[in-house]
Amino acid sequence: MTSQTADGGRAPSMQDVARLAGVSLGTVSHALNKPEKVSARSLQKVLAAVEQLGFVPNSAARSLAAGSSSTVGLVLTDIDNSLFVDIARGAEDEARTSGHALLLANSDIDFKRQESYLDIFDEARVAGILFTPLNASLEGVDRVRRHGRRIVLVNYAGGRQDCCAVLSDEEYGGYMAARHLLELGRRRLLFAGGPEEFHAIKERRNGALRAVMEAGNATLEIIPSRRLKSDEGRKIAAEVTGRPADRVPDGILSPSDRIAAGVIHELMARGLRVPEDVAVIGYDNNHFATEVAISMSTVAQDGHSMGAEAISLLLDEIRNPDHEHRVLTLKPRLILRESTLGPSGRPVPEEDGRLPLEA
Amino acid sequence: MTSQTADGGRAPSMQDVARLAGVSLGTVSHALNKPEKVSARSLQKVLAAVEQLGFVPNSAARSLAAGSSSTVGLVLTDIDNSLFVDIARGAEDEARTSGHALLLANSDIDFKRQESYLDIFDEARVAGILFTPLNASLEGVDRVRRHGRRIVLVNYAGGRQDCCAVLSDEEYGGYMAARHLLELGRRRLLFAGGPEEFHAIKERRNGALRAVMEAGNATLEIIPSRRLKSDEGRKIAAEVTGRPADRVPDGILSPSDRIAAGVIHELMARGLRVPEDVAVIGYDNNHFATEVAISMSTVAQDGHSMGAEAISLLLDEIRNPDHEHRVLTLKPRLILRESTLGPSGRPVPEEDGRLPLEA
DNA sequence: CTTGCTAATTGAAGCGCTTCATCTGGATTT
DNA sequence: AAATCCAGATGAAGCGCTTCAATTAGCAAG
Repeated sequence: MTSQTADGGRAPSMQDVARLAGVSLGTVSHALNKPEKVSARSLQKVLAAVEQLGFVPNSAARSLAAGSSSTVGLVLTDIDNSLFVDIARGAEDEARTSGHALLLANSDIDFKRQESYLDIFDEARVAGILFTPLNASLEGVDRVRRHGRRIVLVNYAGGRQDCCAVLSDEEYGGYMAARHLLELGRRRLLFAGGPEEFHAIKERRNGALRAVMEAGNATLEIIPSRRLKSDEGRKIAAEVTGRPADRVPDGILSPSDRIAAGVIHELMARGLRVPEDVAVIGYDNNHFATEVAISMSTVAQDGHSMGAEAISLLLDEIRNPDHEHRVLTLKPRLILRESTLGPSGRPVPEEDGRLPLEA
Repeated sequence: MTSQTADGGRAPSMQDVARLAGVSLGTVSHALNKPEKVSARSLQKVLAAVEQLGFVPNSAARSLAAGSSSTVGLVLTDIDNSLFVDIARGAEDEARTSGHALLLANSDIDFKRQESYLDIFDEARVAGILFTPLNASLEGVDRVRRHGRRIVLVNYAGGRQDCCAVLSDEEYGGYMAARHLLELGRRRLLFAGGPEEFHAIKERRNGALRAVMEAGNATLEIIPSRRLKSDEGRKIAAEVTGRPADRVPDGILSPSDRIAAGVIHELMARGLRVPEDVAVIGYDNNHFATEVAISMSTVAQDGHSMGAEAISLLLDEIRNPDHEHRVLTLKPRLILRESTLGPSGRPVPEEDGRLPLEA
């Protein structure tokens, strides 16, 4: 026989605790939830009984009676992208300080899963939901809000203004990246890779374009790709290095670190020096960005802050009766490493991997 | 009329559905849970009412009444290690086929968080828990099981036989890795990095040792490190390349892909050829293993299968009255890429990133 | 020794669902 | 035509908790 439930059969309830402690049900509830409302004597008796019985509150009953639970749900797009890992961590840290637990669900870039997890959190009557939506799919948001569920969008909002959101200024990120290359003296820039239908990527490209326009005497070539993986970067690098010397770009920016990694490795494999011949900068500051042959410059979106801020907005929406929806747009931040600065350039310090928020 | 936040204010309940459909509460419940027990007429009326009201079942009430919920919790050690991402995906896929939702919690290698999430799932009376425990901390398992909660250990079990577990044969993994290097003709092997107090790492080292002993005419040097990051790999590579030529290892195996990446990049930076001069193999088949300067050979633990098998064991424990606890030990599998085979060697196909289970 | 308060405690009324013992009515059997 | 049966439908009894109105205890003030 397995070491199943205690002697009685079912788990001890508050009623059992009350009986053992010699107080009423209500007193046990108070003792557990607002100890200051209960005499020291009662409190102690209750705690002793809880201990003795190994009582664990039933959160289903609690949620039912109280009308809502205290956990917060986070529906993630892609647990495999470390930006989302950072978001989850930021949210978790912030939620924890206010006594909320954070449960994660990974949609794995799958629309149906995303919707289904939204519903699960909805059915669980969670205190609120953080949601990093896929590109163009916000109908779940409406459905869930119609049930009174509070929801904060993270990383993408499809232009909505009618709920809280925490975004990153993608255009500015692209601008900074290009600007950096231009300031290094690079003039033949290449925007390497990325499916153009993604909003974020289009923005980044626009930003890069703006920087190049401002500079005047530079060009920006654009080579899209279907996916964001490193072999796309390798392909693009292979293509451009085959050209006559004066048409090889001297600065490459990529909308993902993965692609940038492919670019860097392929360039090196073909005998080009990074950054002397070609400077390369990625995007996202993925956790592997320092584990490339040459540590990679990149544009960091501060996922940790995004998660934390999103929780703050959510809590305000929960607690503050005259809450107003706000859209927070965080500025991304340049992280300069060897792939643009060379071995001399010391990487910007990273403070334990958590990037400070700019502005 | 839109099905806005119901007229009353609160979300519509089954009672509301029953009223609108003109049937009883019980019938609604049946219609929703076991449609075959209900006449087609009633079923249709109920579904229509559900639709019209925008009814969403309250899972707290359901869990309370039914005695347990249908979601499964997974407490992860480190969401940043792609092995755990694979485990989560495997678990999610398997859970989904049997109608269970999977909720994740990330302990971030923090003992207290781990325990707290275990409690949260416990309090939620989840159908069961999958748990990838930190090295030496299994007390939470006892606590939770004492409450009747079912739990399956994944990736580490601390030698327990009294509950289900899915493990990976670490010793064999180390053995295979070393064996592979030996078969390539390498004789001066180095086991690079890793804190020796981790069970898994000790095992991998033992396996490597066994392979070297068997070979007879080879040596295995061991250089531990405090962490598993890539800069440790760089340090170790820097050290060994400074030696007289006949004391530089010609084969390096590392207990983590991160360290191996550092080793590879530092070797290359110092002018050594990989794999011609030094063959390098990592461990875990992390998702970035192909995004290194030279794609990396590694030992793959099949995280996807581990997660899926763990769910199977859990479901058996839930459904099968005379369930017996089992410990499943999966064999890891060699993935050979350029860092040991050179450019000629074609990487083993990876089937969309999900590795087939061996034996 | 009342009176008047506040602080603690109590008990009951749900929260929204599942389930089970009952009940109903039409089809099948004899 | 009476007896039997059974798929369907019903309604009430909880599940374990929170909360609130009502009650009691405790104690300073009159």
